[in-house]
Amino acid sequence: MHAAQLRCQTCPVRTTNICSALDDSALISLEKMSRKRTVKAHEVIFHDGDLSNQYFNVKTGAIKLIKTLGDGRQHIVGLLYPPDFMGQCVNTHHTYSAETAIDTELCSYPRGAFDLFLTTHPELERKIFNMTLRELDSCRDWSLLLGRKCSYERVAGFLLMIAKRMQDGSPEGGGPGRNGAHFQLPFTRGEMADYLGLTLETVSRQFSRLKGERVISLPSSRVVIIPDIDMLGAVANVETCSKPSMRQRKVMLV
Amino acid sequence: MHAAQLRCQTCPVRTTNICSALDDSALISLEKMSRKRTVKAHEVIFHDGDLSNQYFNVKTGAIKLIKTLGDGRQHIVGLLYPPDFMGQCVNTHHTYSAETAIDTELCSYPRGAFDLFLTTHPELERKIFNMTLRELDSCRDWSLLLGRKCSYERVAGFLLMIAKRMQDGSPEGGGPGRNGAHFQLPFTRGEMADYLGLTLETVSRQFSRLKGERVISLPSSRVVIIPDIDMLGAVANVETCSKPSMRQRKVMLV
DNA sequence: AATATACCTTGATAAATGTCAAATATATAA
DNA sequence: TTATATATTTGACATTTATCAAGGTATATT
Repeated sequence: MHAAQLRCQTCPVRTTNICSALDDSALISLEKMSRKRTVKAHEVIFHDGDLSNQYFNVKTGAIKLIKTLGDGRQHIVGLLYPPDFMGQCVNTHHTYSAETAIDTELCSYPRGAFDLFLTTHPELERKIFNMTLRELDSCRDWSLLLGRKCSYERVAGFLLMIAKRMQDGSPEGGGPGRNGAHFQLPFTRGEMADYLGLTLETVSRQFSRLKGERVISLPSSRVVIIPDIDMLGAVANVETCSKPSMRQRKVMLV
Repeated sequence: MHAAQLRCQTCPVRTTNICSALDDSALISLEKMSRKRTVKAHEVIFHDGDLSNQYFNVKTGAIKLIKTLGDGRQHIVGLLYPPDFMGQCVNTHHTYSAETAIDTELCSYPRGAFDLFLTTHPELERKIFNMTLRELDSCRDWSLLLGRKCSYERVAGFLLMIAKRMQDGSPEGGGPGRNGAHFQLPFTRGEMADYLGLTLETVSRQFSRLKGERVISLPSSRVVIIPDIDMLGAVANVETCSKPSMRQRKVMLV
């Protein structure tokens, strides 16, 4: 029991993930059903269609949630970082695959036992509910990006998201989150393309364009420096771009 | 108290919406804080940025959740039908506008009182949590559609979604959901475009193409007949379409 | 019935993005 | 270090979708 407490005490997300909703004694009983797991980069945690029999806390690293079409096209429908929680689903089976983007440490719980635990710990359920709402919110933001933004704005939006994440702690090889932010990208151009609904070539071209217009600098292809994050934000959120239909809108704006 | 019970008894979504999680006595106290509201088509229920001070049950009709960019481009990030629940958000303010697509009946609750009620009714919270998970799921499905499907597939996907909804009850002017489904579309081509990340012209062209290839028939522009729903499903989910990047995938599929 | 209004369809053309291909850079392994 | 594989950039060209424009259809109003 004392040992159990010790394990969670060294957990990097103890105070931010779902466990932050629990007091010490509850944490100890939750810890008993947990299993630690280290996963190398680019490994599958579960497949689309698999029975969902575990939940996970992401302690370090990053995870891609991937949907694949019959002909092989694929799309990343979510990215999970510490202190995210993974595995909740409506049905008994997963509707996407989960794959590590970089080396990742997880903490897993068997679904049955965890669900039971939840019934006696409403504060934990509320915490997970709240994180789910946040996820829905960012999924809808992404929907706007995919539905109505041009490739230049999309890539800027992606970098902005990463930069903001640095800001909120968990630096993955980067400096400060505010102006002058620099970080190492944990994704290939192709992975970003799958997240942005583009091709890797288009992503690469927009990186070059952002560099050319001095919105970012690229000491190397995976290292990004953002001299002025507001400038990046402006590109991501308003930049003049003719792609989507604007005619009827102009009228509305009068 | 008796009168209160009577009101909810006639509610068309009593057994399917969040209230289905409650027993009669709990329902009566919830009913006390509720207010009935009828809204004509194309009216705003709340704006993006508004303080979120109410929750809603959708009793009849349909609601569009709309995000708008600075330059006027807009995107529908969600559609709500009976028996959906609306208004949950992470923050104190809404991050999208809600607008009726057709005449709609709502039942509203003041946020403070409802939140308090939730703390004493975990079964209700669980129900809402579950519906939120379902919404996240469909948002991710939509993300795949927006990120990786061509316009033909998108329009087919939209019609499939509507057809399936008919199937699950709540016919909005339509016949059976299974083969031979016919229904009246409650959306203009422009609204569908805003949902699908396309222009209204492209939506119109894909309607014509679906008609030309006998996947649907169109007695009039707003009335759709689906002779074979599996055929429509095939178009929505696999149809050969060259748009998104498939090169690296082909290797993976070997 | 005539007129007005909103919605829809279709064509011609332009712009954005995907596809294919080659060269270069970077990382990994021997 | 060199060799090898992988990732990235860039160019040329093809395709898809957006844009602009005109005409058609349906519905509501007078």
